[in-house]
Amino acid sequence: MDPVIPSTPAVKPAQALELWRRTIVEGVRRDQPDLSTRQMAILLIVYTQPAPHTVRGLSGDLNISKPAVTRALDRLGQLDFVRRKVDEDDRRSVLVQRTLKGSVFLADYAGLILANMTMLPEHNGSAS
Amino acid sequence: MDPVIPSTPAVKPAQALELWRRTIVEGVRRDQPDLSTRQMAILLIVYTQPAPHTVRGLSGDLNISKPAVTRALDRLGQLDFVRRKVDEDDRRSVLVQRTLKGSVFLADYAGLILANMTMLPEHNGSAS
DNA sequence: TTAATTCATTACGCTATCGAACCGTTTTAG
DNA sequence: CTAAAACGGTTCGATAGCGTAATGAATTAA
Repeated sequence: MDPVIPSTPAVKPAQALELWRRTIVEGVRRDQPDLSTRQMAILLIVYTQPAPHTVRGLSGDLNISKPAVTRALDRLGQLDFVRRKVDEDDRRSVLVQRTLKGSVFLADYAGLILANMTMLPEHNGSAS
Repeated sequence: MDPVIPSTPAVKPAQALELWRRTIVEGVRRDQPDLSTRQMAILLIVYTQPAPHTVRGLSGDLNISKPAVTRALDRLGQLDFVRRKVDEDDRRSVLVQRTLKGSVFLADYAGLILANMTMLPEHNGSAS
C-alpha cells in the first residue's frame, strides 16, 4: 500500500532546530541583552498580545510566581524595554506598557528570525 | 513606478514573533528546564552541527569565555543533556557528546516549533 | 629535559534570580 | 465603618551565573 502521494514535507524537525540555532546563536554572538527565557516570554507577550497586561495576568499566563514576574519586569524596565504604569481604574494594579526601545529590539529580533527562515522550503526569500 | 507585482509576503515580522512567543511561552508553561540562552545555544550547536565539539570551539563559536562554556556544560550535564569525554588523541581536550535524553528534549522542542509553524503561510500543515 | 604553550577547570567576588513568606495599599463585602 | 480579599512589591536565605585571574594537566618546542 502506501500509494505514492508526492507530499510536501513543509518543514522537518531538523530544519526547525536549525532555524532556532541560527537565530539564538546569532543573538548570543551579537552580545544582545542576555534575557532569560522567562524574560523573553514576558517581552513577547506584552508586545504581541492585546493590552492590558498585569503582573497577575502574566503570572497566570506563564504559570510562574508573581515575584518572578516582578523581577523580570525590573530587568526589562532597566533595559527600558517595558514601563510600569499604575492602573487609574484600580490603583492596586500595574499595567505593563511598551516602549520604543522594546519595539526596536523585537523588530530586530524578528528580522533575525526572518533572515534565517529564508532557507526553509517555501520561504526562500520569495517576498518582493 | 512601483508596478503592482503580486508578491507573496511569505512571513511577516509579526508572524515570526508570534511563532517565537507561542513556542517559548509553551516551554515556560510546561516547566521545561529553564535553560539560559547560552545553554540553549550550546545544546543546539552540539546537536545540529557535526562533531567534534570542544570547550574552546564552543567558546569561539559563541564569542563567550571558556569558563562560561564550562559552566553551561555543568548545567547541561546535570540534566544529562550532554556528556563530557576526554579526547584520547589529545588528553587536554574535552569532547562534548550527545545523550539520549538530550535528543528526546530537542525532538520535543522541534515538535513544539513545528506545531506553531503550521499557522504560517505555506506551512499550514501541508505535510502528508 | 626544561621551558613555553595549550586546554579545561577552579577560585574569587559580585550580581541576578529563585520560591516562600510577609507587608502596604486599595478595593470590595458585610 | 470595619473586615476580608486582591494586588503588587519587598525581604529572606539560598542557588546559579558572570568575567578575571590563577591552577593543573598534557603537549610541543628548544
